[in-house]
Amino acid sequence: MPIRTGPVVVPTAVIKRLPMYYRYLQVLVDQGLERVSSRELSQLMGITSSQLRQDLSYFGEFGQQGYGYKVTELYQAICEILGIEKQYKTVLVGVGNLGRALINYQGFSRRGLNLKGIFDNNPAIIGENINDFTVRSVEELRPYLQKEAIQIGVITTPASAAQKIADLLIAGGVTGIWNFAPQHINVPEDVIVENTHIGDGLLSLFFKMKHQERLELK
Amino acid sequence: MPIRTGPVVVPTAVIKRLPMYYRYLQVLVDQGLERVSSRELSQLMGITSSQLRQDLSYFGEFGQQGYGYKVTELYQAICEILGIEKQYKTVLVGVGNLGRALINYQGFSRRGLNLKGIFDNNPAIIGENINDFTVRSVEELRPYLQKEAIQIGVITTPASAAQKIADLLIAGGVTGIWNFAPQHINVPEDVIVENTHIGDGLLSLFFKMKHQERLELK
DNA sequence: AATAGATTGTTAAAATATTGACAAAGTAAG
DNA sequence: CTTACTTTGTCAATATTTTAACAATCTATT
Ligand SMILES: NC(=O)c1ccc[n+]([C@@H]2O[C@H](COP(=O)([O-])OP(=O)(O)OC[C@H]3O[C@@H](n4cnc5c(N)ncnc54)[C@H](O)[C@@H]3O)[C@@H](O)[C@H]2O)c1
Ligand SMILES: NC(=O)c1ccc[n+]([C@@H]2O[C@H](COP(=O)([O-])OP(=O)(O)OC[C@H]3O[C@@H](n4cnc5c(N)ncnc54)[C@H](O)[C@@H]3O)[C@@H](O)[C@H]2O)c1
Repeated sequence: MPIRTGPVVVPTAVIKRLPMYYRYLQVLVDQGLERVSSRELSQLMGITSSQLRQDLSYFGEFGQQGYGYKVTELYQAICEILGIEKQYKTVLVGVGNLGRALINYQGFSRRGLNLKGIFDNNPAIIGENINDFTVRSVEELRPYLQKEAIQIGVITTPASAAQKIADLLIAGGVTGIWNFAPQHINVPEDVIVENTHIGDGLLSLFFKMKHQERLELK
Repeated sequence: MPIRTGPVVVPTAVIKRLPMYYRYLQVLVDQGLERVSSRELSQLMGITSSQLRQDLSYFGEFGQQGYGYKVTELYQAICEILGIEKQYKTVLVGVGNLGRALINYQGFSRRGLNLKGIFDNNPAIIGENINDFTVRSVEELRPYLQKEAIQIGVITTPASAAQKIADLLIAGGVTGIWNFAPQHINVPEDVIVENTHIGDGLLSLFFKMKHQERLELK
């Protein structure tokens, strides 16, 4: 499912690499590096310089022949492409182990996540304070979403509750869902679901370790 | 980097889908479903039945013409392929927000993760008990790894400590690292690193929301 | 201002991945 | 036991992704 941005159709494979570009460029920005060539950056990232240049070319021309890329310019371009400057208003539902980790993580506000409220259905934790947020009851979720014009909902409830919460979020006007529950969520066409399956990484590691001795370049 | 399992070379794209097969089959097993066809399962998963059959064919023949697949058999086959039965001995380093979420998560022991010990360098939390584990000092890490013959290390420290911890793990004989820090880790050839960048999912969501109206099938 | 060297953006060739089609081989039911 | 139906595993066609190559164009230095 490639995406048309402006006049150009961008392949899915390219889109999947954008967050990686963001991560590596952020490091270079923090280091205060002024310029970088496609060869240097691609070596850091473990990809070919050809792929890096090809990927960027879908979005515009960001470099200069004979010079390379200005790090801050390229970083800002990637931020712009990703939509980081949009500051989407967000709620999180399910203040358990994972929910708390996300709420306390500073990296997300840097990425432009504007967390406005956190919700749970467990009376024992409603009212609790976590990193300046007070846990609200899911009963209040629906009206809260509309009052605050929330755009993104993060689901960190057990899988059994995920669809119900998604329905609530959508009814409240949310158009993007970041789902951590290992549960497929059905949504209308105009709502976007991004699933993050943390456990998948572990299984990939298992597989590679089991077949390690047989690892082979084709 | 395709992988040879037995006599056959398995494409990377197939390997990346294996954890998804695991997840969906686990649901069917839990539901007590006896049989499933490639058409049914692929529809659940949002892929083509052709791809499902093609993927499985790299590992053997698991179905029967005219019948489909026996759910438990296929599930066990996927578990076997992934190496879930291996029960790799594991430590976790960095008992912060994310570390605690992982330690408390039940899904990982089901996947065959055999967590043996958890470590941190913050005196304030060394000695604390979390889900039957006592937080140990990183000072004890190196000898512990060898004594217990640990195979996998999970890194949930800040990025700044990740390489140092990885070096320690490798020196102690670990051959698999599951890294959550947004930091590239250099390792010798025989050590496998699996990076899980939780934040990437958020950026993908941002991108898709920003370009939503332009979403387009090629 | 001229020249040597560097590096981009783009093209097209090569490599991978996905899909549709179908023979082979089973099931299920009379 | 036969027939109609289902569904697999595989093949090959199609589509997508990656890579190598290079003209164009900039930098840096004399
Ligand atoms: N913790 C991890 O490391 C981890 C890893 C991979 C996947 N996950 C997935 O993330 C999700 C959360 O995991 P967790 O470990 O934080 O679980 P958890 O049990 O610690 O937290 C779940 C929270 O959701 C709340 N909740 C339950 N039903 C609700 C409802 N209907 N409305 C609002 N809140 C509700 C609970 O009260 C609890 O606070 C699960 O789906 C889990 O499978 C977690
Ligand atoms: N929390 C999240 O939701 C989240 C999301 C994406 C990525 N991450 C990444 O995961 C990692 C952990 O995040 P967190 O939110 O749990 O951070 P955290 O600060 O809550 O926890 C880090 C823990 O590591 C310990 N530590 C620091 N240096 C150490 C060392 N040298 N040896 C042993 N322990 C050490 C600290 O004492 C602390 O307990 C970070 O790299 C972060 O970027 C976290």
